[in-house]
Amino acid sequence: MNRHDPSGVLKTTAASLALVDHILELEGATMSELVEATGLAKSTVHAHLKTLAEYGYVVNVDNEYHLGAKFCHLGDYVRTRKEYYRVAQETVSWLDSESSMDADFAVEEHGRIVSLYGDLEFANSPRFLIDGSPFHVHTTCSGKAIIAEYPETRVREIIDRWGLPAATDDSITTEDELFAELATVRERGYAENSGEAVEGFWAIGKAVKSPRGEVYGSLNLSGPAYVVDEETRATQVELLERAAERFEQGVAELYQTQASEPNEE
Amino acid sequence: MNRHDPSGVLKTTAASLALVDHILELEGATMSELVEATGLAKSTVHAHLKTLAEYGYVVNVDNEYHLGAKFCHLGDYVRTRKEYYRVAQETVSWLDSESSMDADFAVEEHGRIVSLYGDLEFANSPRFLIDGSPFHVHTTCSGKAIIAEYPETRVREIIDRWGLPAATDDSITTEDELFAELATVRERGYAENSGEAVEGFWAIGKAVKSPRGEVYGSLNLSGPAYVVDEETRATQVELLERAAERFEQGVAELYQTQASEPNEE
DNA sequence: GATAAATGTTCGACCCTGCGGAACGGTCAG
DNA sequence: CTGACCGTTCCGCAGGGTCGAACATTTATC
Repeated sequence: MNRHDPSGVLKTTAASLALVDHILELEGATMSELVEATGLAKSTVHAHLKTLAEYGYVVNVDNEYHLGAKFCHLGDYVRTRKEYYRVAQETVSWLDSESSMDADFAVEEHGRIVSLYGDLEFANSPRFLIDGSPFHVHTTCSGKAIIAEYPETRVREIIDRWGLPAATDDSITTEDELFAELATVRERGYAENSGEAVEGFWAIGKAVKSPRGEVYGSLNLSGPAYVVDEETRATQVELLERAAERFEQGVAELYQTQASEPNEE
Repeated sequence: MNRHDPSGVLKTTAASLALVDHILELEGATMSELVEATGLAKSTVHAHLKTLAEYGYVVNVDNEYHLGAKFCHLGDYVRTRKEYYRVAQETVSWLDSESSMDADFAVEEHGRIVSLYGDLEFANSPRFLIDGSPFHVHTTCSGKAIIAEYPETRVREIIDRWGLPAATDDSITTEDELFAELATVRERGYAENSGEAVEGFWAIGKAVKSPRGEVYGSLNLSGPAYVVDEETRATQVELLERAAERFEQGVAELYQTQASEPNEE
């Protein structure tokens, strides 16, 4: 699970949250499984579970602990928090219907890439949710599209924080490669991945920005590489660029009618 | 926030989770706001936030803390965990398209009612997510539909745990009223609410069960009372009952093709 | 440019509280 | 009846969470 620097984190809370990860990983776990997985005493696990249950994060059904529906509600809240997320959702479904590939909108958070909309089945598998190695900025095309717009200092901060672990054999693993790639992305206007995040997958991503240059996130198209030949790739790129325009115009209209600038509220 | 019995809960974890609630309630909070809201020392809040951030539960953008996208992912996972949830989702969208009202699927969890699908805008407001008073079993028609199928002892356990607080002036507030209502629900085959959960809202709910009698949850229709006259109410009830049949048949087919009984995995 | 207010971060000491181990009650299977 | 397992409670110990203060940074206001 790869925490980089445990200094200053509260061990009790960390233990509780680790328990959540374990339940996720085991896809529902019994108490003795959790005792074994964590190495803690039964009474300790019990106390953590009781606390998590009290807040609705964990439920116990038939002697098995599962994640609670609170995550659904909070997830829905997060997804609808910013108004431009709605524009993103509309753009994604448009893109999804127009394209033969899978559409997606992703943002950078804490130096990692998270997908907000999109029906990537594999993305729901517990392994990816916990480990999340395919969601580094340097392996995903969304990530490359986004950080290509960032100042170099911020990119370096992210690299320092998370490193450059490889997700596949084709992943970028050195700073030089990465900065060269980012220059290409800026020049070309979109980012491209050939199996760098997921073996055999081809993907393109384009950052969308506010008029002031703030990066909202990245619109993406992805799919198995063998289904897209050279010709269709060109049309997919075109589609992606039209989607980006749609999004930015949609956001512009949103904030124009409100006569206010986008803020973080 | 109404925790009933703080015995045995870990105060450190509880403080962290309470911080999440506060961020939710304030719709994004700055550090000093959180210090004021919790009454803790700044360094303590800082430690909690750092821990939560380490696990992706909160993010800091422009000196404001927000809930992280981890909730989206975990929420998606919870929503797709059980296979019959997919059937529920399909049934809800069918119901939504057929009906003029809002469709919804809810389950009982830990003695409270949680809505898994459905586009109730107000349900995403922070106030409801935290307080959740409209989501008690005795005020929602989903809740009444579900616990009407439970043995009396389990109903009493839930009442002991959460009490019978009123959500509106029309809410049920005594055990006698509740058990009389549940008898009516059983007899009639569905539950009905007239402003008991939300002022001015009319809603109906019907529990769906496995062949063995296990309650999966409740399908519901709801909407402003003034748009539904006596006649349309009858047609809505009919729609709801057809939806329940669709669901139960869909689940039956699901487990038949798998030649296995529904289990909790 | 200076001042003030805000955040992010660190440090040390007190003592609260989380932890482990054991023990008990309840349930289910053989 | 006997195990096996889960949930729960109790208690003593020491690990670590909490507070308060101090400092570095940034943003804002004059």
